[in-house]
Amino acid sequence: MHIRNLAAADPQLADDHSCFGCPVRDLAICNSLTQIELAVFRDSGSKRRLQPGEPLCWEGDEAAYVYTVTRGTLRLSKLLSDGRRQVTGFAFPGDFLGVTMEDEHPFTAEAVSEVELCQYRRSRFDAFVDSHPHIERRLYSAAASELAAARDQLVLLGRKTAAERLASFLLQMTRRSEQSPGKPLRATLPMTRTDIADYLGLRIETVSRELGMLKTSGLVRMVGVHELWVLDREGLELRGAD
Amino acid sequence: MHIRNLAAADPQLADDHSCFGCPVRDLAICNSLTQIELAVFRDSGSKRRLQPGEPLCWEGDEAAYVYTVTRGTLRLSKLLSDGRRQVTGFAFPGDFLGVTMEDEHPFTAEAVSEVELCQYRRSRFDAFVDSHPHIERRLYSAAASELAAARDQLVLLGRKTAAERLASFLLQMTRRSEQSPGKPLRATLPMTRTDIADYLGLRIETVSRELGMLKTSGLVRMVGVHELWVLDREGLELRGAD
DNA sequence: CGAGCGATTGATCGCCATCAAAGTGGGTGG
DNA sequence: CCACCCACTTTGATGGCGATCAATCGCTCG
Repeated sequence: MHIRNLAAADPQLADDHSCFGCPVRDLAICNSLTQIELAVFRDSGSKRRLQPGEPLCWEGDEAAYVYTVTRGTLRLSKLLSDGRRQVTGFAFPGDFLGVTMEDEHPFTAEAVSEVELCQYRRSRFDAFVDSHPHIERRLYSAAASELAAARDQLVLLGRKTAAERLASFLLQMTRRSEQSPGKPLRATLPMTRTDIADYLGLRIETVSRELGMLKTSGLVRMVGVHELWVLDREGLELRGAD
Repeated sequence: MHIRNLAAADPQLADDHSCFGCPVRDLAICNSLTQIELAVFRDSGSKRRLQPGEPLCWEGDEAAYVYTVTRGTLRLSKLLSDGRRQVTGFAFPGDFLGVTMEDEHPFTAEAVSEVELCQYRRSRFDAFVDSHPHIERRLYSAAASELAAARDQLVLLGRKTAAERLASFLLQMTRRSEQSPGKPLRATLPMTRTDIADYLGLRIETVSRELGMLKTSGLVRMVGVHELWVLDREGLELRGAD
């Protein structure tokens, strides 16, 4: 077999990219870099694209890379030995994947929609962090906010009813969905009902049923399967407990 | 009222302390400090003691201090508006309390047993971290391991049965309990059944019943209410799923 | 038009919560 | 020292929420 241009041969390796005009320029870890630092940083990474359903990494595999999501949604999940699945979170544009001190990925990450990421070798990333201490602060901040989200999810899974879980989830999703001023609050749900169920510790039938309840109560309205309008925000917040 | 010696008047403020001979010297955040740094750090903190049941801080209150646990066990919990409680974790000697970027405590912390902590004003602690960047790394590491633990708990709460939750919990507690070589694996359970139930997303009756099952199966044996011997570790691990 | 997958809706089951009562053990005061 | 109390734990009986099993719907794609 001939040795050929790797970037052309491997669809995972897209062409080099510029950070200027990056859609998550203000959100991501890299926003704490100066222009000069950014140029160095950029050159150590590459772009990567995933199709819906395509895995980025598997729980337990060696964590050779860290990533910043620039487009699309990923599903982060852990499995029990018998196949039961818990979705521990979703990753959206601007999110950093790589908060761990272990050598192994703490979860499986799979594309829910079409996804684009910036990818950096972990070894190089660590070296870069070592020489730019203020990035460490940014990483710590990312870890702390992931931790806060995880604790809220502990309360949801440990103590909320199915109806409360769904209401909380939908409100959470409105915060990560684009809104148009003057229009009703929206939530984009790129994931399947199975993903939602595995995130909320429920079965898909329950998710479907509770969603039905919210619809007949006039609190929300589905526009297709993946877009939802919140017609009564207060009512939904009331059902979310907290 | 007379102004008197504050340290004597306020039982929370114990006398100044030395870090040498500290029981968690090797575990805690401070273990990444040189002797000189440590001397500076120590002088900015004070010791604090809590009686069983006594609160250290309340969820939502201003987080004016950070702490390192030197003795005893704390219960970390969050409440829903109607009083349902989720214990998000326990803190043991060596653990650091203060991983957050918010101004408010992310949970209520209460002493389970008699507790001793080292206490630092958050403002001073932050300043110290600023001038000692390698501490930031240590903090990040603490956040990452808390995050990993929280994700495991998400799987437990979202997907495990009552029996599996209890088995996982007991095995987890053996890791934080002192062991004597040659003797059976032990777990010290300083917290009440209510605390365990609120940690595992169950009710106390269920905890008690499942514990009964493990006893009659010959997997464990209770020695008093707060100490447990693991008679069949493999059997217990089997019941913990994962 | 038919295959196939995801979502919805309906019927029944089972795990764990709830309600109830008895047991245990540590601390206090007589 | 013992009787009593109170909080915590254990054990028993019943019920409900969400899981499971099953059938249908609806959309996309070949």
